[in-house]
Amino acid sequence: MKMSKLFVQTLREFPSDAEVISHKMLVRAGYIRKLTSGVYNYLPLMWRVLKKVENIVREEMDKAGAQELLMPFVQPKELWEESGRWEVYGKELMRLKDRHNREMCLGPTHEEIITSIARDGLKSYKQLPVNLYQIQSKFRDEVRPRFGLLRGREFIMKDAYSFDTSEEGLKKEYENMAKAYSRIFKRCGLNTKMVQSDSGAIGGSVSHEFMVITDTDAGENDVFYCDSCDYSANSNHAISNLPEANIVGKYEKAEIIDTPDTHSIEELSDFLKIPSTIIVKTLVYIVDKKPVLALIRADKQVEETKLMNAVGGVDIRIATAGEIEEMMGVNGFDAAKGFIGPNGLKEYNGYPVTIIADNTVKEMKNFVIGINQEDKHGVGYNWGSEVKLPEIVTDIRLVEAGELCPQCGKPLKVTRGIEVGNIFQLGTKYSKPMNAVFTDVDGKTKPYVMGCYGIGISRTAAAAVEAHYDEFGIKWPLAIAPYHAIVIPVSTKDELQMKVANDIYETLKKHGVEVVIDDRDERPGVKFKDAELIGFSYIITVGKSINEGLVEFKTRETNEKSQMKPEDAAEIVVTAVHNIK
RNA sequence: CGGGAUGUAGCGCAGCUUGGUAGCGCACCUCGCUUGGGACGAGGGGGUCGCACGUUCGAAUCGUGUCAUCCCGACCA
Repeated sequence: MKMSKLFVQTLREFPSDAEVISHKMLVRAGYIRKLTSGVYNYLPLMWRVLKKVENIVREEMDKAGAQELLMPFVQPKELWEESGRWEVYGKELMRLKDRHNREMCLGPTHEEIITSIARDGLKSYKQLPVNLYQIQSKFRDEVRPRFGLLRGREFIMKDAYSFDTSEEGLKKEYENMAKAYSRIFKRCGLNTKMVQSDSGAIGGSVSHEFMVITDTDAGENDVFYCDSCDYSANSNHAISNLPEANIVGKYEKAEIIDTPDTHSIEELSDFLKIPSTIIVKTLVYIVDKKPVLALIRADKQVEETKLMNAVGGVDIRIATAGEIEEMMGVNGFDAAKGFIGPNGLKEYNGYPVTIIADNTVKEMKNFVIGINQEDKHGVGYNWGSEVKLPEIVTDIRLVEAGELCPQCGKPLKVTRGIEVGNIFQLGTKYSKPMNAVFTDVDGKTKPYVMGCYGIGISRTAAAAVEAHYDEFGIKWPLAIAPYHAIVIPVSTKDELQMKVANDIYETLKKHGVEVVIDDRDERPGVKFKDAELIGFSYIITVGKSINEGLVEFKTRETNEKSQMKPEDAAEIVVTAVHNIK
């Protein structure tokens, strides 16, 4: 490809609306342009990268025994009603109506469609197991798209779905996919960590996420991990053991005391001169419109996903001050935030109040707790006497770095991660309600045991930029670079330079190298800047030293430069390209 | 959805306070000059100033409304 004809417009400056590295770089280097919020044009350079990522995914999926197909982007409401998700999925599901007023949606994921395909085609255990996948644009009407390709509304995803006759079969396929994923991300030049995670709206029991750990701020997930063993988990799923703490209060008898203006835990513990580990904190949440009280040891935070799962909801938020006031009124109290407690709160918004206690409060004794009276707290309280231990006591606690690994007891560490893939064991979550069954050996019909496996293709490409860049631009891993190399004649007017540059260009092309020659009548600085910004893996410069028979060879990954003969430079590139796998 | 901000040429911005019919840098086109790190000179093209209504002789500028975009929080590949 001639640079003069390559469709690319590099910018002198970073776009003002971009925040993270990959977004800044991809726009400035001419890979993407935003069309509207969360929706991007993939320009020719970007499309080349995406196709390479896709092909790696495709090769590894095929090698792992999966079969590719393609499902529609527009889906009918009826299937989503069968699975029960038309109601549950929420506003991210982009709903629309056709000319006959029939309700449709843009596919955010394809469990419903694939399940309907399977139940039509997979009737016998003899046909199982099967793993089907597709690579396609998805649309999720995110509340707040951001970070360029890392969180768009429209994005490219590989989604795979497996169908097995048994849990054992599913587990085997799950392992198989986990291995394929590791190979895929490795080939894309990414270091990933496979971490335990919550299964969220997709559902199912066991799930893991593949996180890219970078030193940029682009990661949106906190990953807790242990250096001493293999434990790692997303913060929404991580568990830990707590170091010893003082959980027995100094109070000898239960009483109500004045605690004026102690609206926060800090103020309360300062006022009473006690550690926050003997205070039970009560937080008010609204889960799917229903009131939920969360009780937790006051030095710890609630993990909202865990709390939501404990209640069995799909949407959670902390209650507003107004809602809290209303709830107090309904139940005959008049206390504000800071003085709330579980005693006496019965109902709100037409629903009974659900109370969930975190494991941390169970062993606490003679503790301090809100009693729904302004400027007062109960002290020396105990479960079973002054206050009832809630029926549900479970883990709703957000892990913090330094707490102890649940597997080996060493302190946990935390890091930010970009989620590029995930795998779920769905079980019969979709096959059962959608009546997707096969006939087993014993002649009985049974629902498929399903798994699903996603990879964000466009996100993976963006994550690769987050992991490979420097002050000059992108440093693509060779396997996903839009072009492997660029040949730069310093002066297009110099006949010898042009001839040698062209020779190298032709040689590389002949050997299957994807190469660009910068034939533009630009000053050298412009060509170097562009080459580095765009991120060609190898940069071969033909300049004055060609009079001594030498060219300059630069490896973008390391920025190492050296002088060598043209044929040697070509040789290095050809060998490197042939060694991609 | 809660909080904050911004909409002026493809990109980055000024002008708005104090209303007078739009400007700078980059990019683009032509000519010259230049060719190892985003040169220089001369000339040129491109914007109904997000949109609507209002105030005014006159609105990018003032007012009201509206739409869009971005940032911080809660959700996800």
